[in-house]
Amino acid sequence: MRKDEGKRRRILDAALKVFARDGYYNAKVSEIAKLAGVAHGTIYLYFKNKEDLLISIFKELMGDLLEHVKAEVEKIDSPKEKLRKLIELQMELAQEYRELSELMLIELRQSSKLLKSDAIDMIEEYIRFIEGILRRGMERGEFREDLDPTAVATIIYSSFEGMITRWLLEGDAFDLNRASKGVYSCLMEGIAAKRGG
Amino acid sequence: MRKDEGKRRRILDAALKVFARDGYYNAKVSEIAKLAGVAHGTIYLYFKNKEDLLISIFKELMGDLLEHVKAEVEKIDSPKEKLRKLIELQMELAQEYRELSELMLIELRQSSKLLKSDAIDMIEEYIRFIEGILRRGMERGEFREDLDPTAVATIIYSSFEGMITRWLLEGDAFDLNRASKGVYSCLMEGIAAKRGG
DNA sequence: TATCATGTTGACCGATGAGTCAGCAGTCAG
DNA sequence: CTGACTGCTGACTCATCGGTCAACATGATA
Repeated sequence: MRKDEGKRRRILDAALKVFARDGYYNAKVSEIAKLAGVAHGTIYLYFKNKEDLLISIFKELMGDLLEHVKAEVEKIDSPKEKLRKLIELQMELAQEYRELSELMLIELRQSSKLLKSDAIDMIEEYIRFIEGILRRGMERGEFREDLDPTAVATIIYSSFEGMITRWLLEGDAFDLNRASKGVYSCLMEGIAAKRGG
Repeated sequence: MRKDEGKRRRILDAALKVFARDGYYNAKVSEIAKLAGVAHGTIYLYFKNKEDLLISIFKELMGDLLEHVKAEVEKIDSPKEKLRKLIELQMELAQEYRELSELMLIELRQSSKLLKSDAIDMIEEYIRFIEGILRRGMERGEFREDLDPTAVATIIYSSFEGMITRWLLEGDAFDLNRASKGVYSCLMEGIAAKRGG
């Protein structure tokens, strides 16, 4: 059915670049076409419309990334180390796939209800994954046993979102790698002075 | 110079509602006019254009809110308690001024460079305020003295952003008040099991 | 060379909505 | 009552851009 998989992919890549650069609403289909090296009518042979481009980017590229994170983290045994790896990897990937991060955290936010709900499903899956790490850590005595794992997992996810968004908007003024280290230490030990210390 | 301060305010309130409901790009000036009970031409007597509405909402309403938070928190002496109050108040205000939160965290993100830089200035002011609390707490021995206050302040702010965004997008599935308690406890004590039982 | 199939092109169409402006309505002074 | 002034109105203009489609290019087959 697909006419030319390479061309399709070139269009998708161009769309990602233009959406990230100009924002979804300011992005012009003709601009995407120009960048992909096709006439703008061609885009409509591969995608239903402008929104379909956004949906396709999200579904095809984002899903892979989440699977990758899960697989990498699952290689590690200790829940504490899993969490350290998760934070580190997440910040690395955000920087490596900056345009994708931008799409997910900025452009997807005021998209249609339908697409938003797909995005929310994926986020919930991510949060449940973090929750699983926390539960195993509680069982194994690595984490406090009075934690609320769902709440803490959501907090961890939210702080990822918040930090990456800061970095996207502020640019080099915000050092994602430094923040990543801080998060792990805060998360594990807290910021309060030790009473016995 | 101002023709009718009440009418101006009504337009601004209507704009906030419509921007929050439909998103900036899908919002129609005529819809704002209808809600404010004026002809849409009238809006252009009070504001330069559509973007000026967004800028005015941000500058006039958001600034007040930040001042309010600062003032409330400064009433408290202990840095630890200041932080608790800050978290609590921030989550309360996000819920009370939901539309304003939506504007700040969702709509303002893909606005023009100029407006974004105003928003970033305000965020930096907020982060410096949190940083001040942390520094005093370190001096007074309430917080660990090996903290990186700038990094931790940014992390705290980022997690606010992340959590409120979650709440805005997921609706009642996410309980902001519950999260708020979890944040304080995690932040203070961390999630790691205490070595001494 | 004729014919068909497939894929591509870009001029064109139509809808949309931001922003304008000529004229209207209300008010007040003389 | 008249005229001047101020603020308001909404029909209109016009640029923009997503999406369509008739025409064209290419290549395979007979």
